[in-house]
Amino acid sequence: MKQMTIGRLSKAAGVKVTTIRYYESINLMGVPDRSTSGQRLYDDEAVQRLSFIRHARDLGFPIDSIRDLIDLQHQPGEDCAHVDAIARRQLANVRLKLSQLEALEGELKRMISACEGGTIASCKVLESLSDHGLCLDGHDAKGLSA
Amino acid sequence: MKQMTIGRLSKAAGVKVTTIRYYESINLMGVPDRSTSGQRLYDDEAVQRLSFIRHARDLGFPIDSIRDLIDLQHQPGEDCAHVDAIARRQLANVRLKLSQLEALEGELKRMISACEGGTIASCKVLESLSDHGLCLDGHDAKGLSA
DNA sequence: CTACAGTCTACAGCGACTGTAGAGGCAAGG
DNA sequence: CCTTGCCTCTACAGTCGCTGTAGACTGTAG
Repeated sequence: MKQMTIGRLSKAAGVKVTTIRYYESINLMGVPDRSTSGQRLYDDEAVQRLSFIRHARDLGFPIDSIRDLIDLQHQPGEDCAHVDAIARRQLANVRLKLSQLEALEGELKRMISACEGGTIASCKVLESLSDHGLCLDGHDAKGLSA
Repeated sequence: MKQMTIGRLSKAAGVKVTTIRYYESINLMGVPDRSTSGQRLYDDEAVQRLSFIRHARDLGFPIDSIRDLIDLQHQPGEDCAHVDAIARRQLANVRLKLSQLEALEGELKRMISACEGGTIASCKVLESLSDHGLCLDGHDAKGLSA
């Protein structure tokens, strides 16, 4: 299979059609060939590249880091220290979020287990939320909302 | 101190001025009084409410849930089951994210420790990212990027 | 030939803010 | 009184990584 449409690429790499077009619009995926009627045509290299992107996204790498990683891939003679640094930075980010989430989990658990039913007026959960300064002093939970 | 400007409220509750105005724009904070020159004036109740919001945000509650919690606060006679449900849902969200992040951490750690330096061409990190299907099959890491 | 799935562009929306621009307000020091 | 310098105002664009929508066109199977 030499050339494929965006739908086939989408299935091959496990990335939605709209997302592929989005990646093209931000220059993360290159500009593909077009059929005479204007449809995008991709080759196997595009599958490779898109799979790489998808895997990196699954691991939480931001788009900019992925761009860097792809650039680096095309300089095979270079030292891989830079790649390593990007991965380590990502690991550090993940660990930071982990520790923040663990703190949140602890507090939520504590809050919920304090609640013994009853009315709003006596609700320990709302009490905990109203009492400021109980926990997590100083740091916040940016990007952790759900 | 009966009335305070937005800057003082900001310090009192630990929420940025711009964020307070944003909360007002989405009707999370009520419409405050204004001085003759048009500056917002808040009272201690606003400090309470904003602190509550901040604490809930720190715990990752989405704005809509916080809105619900505030509504419930004003019905002290009701059963607190609803409050409990909101908190439990948030705890479930946090736990889901935790487990996803733990998986990410594991894979990143594995990737990085496989790297023994050298050139890009032999970089295990890039290899791991190129080999698809190694891990995390089927689920993705939405909202976990950093 | 007809139906239907796939593809196209362009733009708005999500969540929870943050940043910017340009204007006006207020209190303290000289 | 005037300046200095911070505070506040509004309105809107930008962040991140997409997702959803509208409306038109294309390709294919029956």
